[in-house]
Amino acid sequence: MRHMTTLLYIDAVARAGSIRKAAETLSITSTALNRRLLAIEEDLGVPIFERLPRGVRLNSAGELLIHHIRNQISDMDRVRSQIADLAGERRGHITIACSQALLPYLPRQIAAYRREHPGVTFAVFRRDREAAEQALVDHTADLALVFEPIRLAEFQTLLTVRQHVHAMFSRHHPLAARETVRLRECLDYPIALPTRAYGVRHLMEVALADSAISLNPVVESDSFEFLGHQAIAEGIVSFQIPIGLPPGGMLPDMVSRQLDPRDVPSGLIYMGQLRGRILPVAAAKFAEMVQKDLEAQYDCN
Amino acid sequence: MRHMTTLLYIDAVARAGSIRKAAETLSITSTALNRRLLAIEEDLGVPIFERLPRGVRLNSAGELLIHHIRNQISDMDRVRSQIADLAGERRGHITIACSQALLPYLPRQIAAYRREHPGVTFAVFRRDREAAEQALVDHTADLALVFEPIRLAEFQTLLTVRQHVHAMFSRHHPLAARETVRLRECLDYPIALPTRAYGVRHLMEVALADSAISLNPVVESDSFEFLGHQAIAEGIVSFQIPIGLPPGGMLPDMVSRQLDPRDVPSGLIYMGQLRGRILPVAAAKFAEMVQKDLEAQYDCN
DNA sequence: CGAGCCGCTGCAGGAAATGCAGCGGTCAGG
DNA sequence: CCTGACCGCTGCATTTCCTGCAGCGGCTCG
Repeated sequence: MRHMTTLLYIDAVARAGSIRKAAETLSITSTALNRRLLAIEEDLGVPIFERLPRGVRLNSAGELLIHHIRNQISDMDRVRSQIADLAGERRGHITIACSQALLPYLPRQIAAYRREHPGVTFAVFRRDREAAEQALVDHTADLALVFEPIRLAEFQTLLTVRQHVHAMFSRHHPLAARETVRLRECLDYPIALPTRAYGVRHLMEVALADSAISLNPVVESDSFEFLGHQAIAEGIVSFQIPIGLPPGGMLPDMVSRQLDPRDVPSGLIYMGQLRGRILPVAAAKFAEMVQKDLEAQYDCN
Repeated sequence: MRHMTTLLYIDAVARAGSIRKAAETLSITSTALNRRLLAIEEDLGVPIFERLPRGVRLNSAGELLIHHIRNQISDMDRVRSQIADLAGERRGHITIACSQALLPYLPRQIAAYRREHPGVTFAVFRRDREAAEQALVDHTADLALVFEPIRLAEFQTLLTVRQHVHAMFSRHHPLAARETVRLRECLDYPIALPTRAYGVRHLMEVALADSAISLNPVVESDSFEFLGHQAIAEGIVSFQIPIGLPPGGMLPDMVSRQLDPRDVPSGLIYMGQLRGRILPVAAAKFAEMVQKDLEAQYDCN
């Protein structure tokens, strides 16, 4: 797309924060890039970037413009994918920002989709619940899948999935004999918890906010994979939501039991997109497929 | 704006229906234009125009693309006007499609607006109620002001103004003594009517649809100005809505009296824009001003 | 059946974008 | 205090791309 190189250049500079850095990622000289910026600013009659000693930063006019540019870029992508669709071939690229808990789930869906549309490529980025929404806003993601998102201003919900917190431990653990477990029972044992940035921890903290009980994890981590291994290795208890537990179990010997809903309320996974945006065909179809799958497996609305 | 010349070229070709014609209006050679089209089609991997013996026409991929292009063009205009606004100077160009009846009203508003923002220019096109909506769709108008529009699919209403039909005649006419007049009384005299394309005529036809009375104008015209002159010159009766009657009266010696609402229902003037579009700052502010003015003078909602 | 359009192409001249080398400025760390 | 690193920006030579001219073949209409 020759006619939008300038737009892509501006976007790159805005992201890189410096002309020379952006030029490097774009495989051109800083001269050329600099000249294009000056040309645009002359066209507009107004500077777009403020020059700092260590680079450049968008000024308010630039903020206005970059919004337009990013919209235009992704809108053009959409049109291209619609046109490709018209020609019979489904092509495209889908970028997804998702909570860590969703990482075990997505690959199966992507594989299923790519079996039918091998021309479609994917990029999946692990983003916490705040960063995921930001990724939608700055167009680094088409779709977001987030557990217990923080604010939903620019977030247009496509689907929500209710998830109860589960305790996970070795199948030799005393609690493994139970169908469901009470939170109190878990706290009789050493526990491993995700950090406060995660929805699971957040739900548990909220549940105990008014009580005298406090969570004293012996191990804390930002990785559920690590927590799972830790739970098995040390024979302690950790927590996760069902979608984060692959069908065969995350690890051999691991079992999970639902926490009694009286103790810890259930949370919601949100699938969503940038408010007001029209998704490319491929992304929309993929979202549709994920939605059907989730609705078949879980409690959705 | 160097980076969108190609887009403007494609738009011009789509409108002109032929490369050579478009090239002429763009003051370039058909060669250059042709090459741009071929380049775009190669980029896209798909033709966007089908070649006919007498020119070119958009194919379905082209229809998809031209929508995107026209959105981008006007969106860019909006961004430019926002940036200009940021710099303190309100600049821009506003195009308005309006019913004939509004033509006497608009100049005062435009004059008032231009007193405060001399940098803003206007283009006003007289369009019947069907063509006005079309003008919004193909981006030849930012705003439309229509009396009794036909369909409102792509039309996003900003304001409606209720208008009663008035009879207009010389102040020497016998009916001039009355406060309001009945339609029946008017029909005792020779009448001059607008053609069926106009809302005033439409309302009157509908009002009489179930009755035995029929409208038999001695003069019919598509010009309210002409009808006014005719009414005075021949001493007969014609019809118009209040907004079409300038404060001092359209002509010396002309008076108007409201038709009894029992006889002819009132109609609505719609001010609107293309659904979903974000107007340039200038157009939005102008619409706001018109809205305030109309709300102060008439019955709006 | 020829006149008039049409879209398209080879070729040459010209305009615009690019890259190289280098300038002046700011900042961090020794 | 100074030195090296990084920044944006500019003069100049080169290359790349775009444009315009002339002309081709195809089609329609009178």
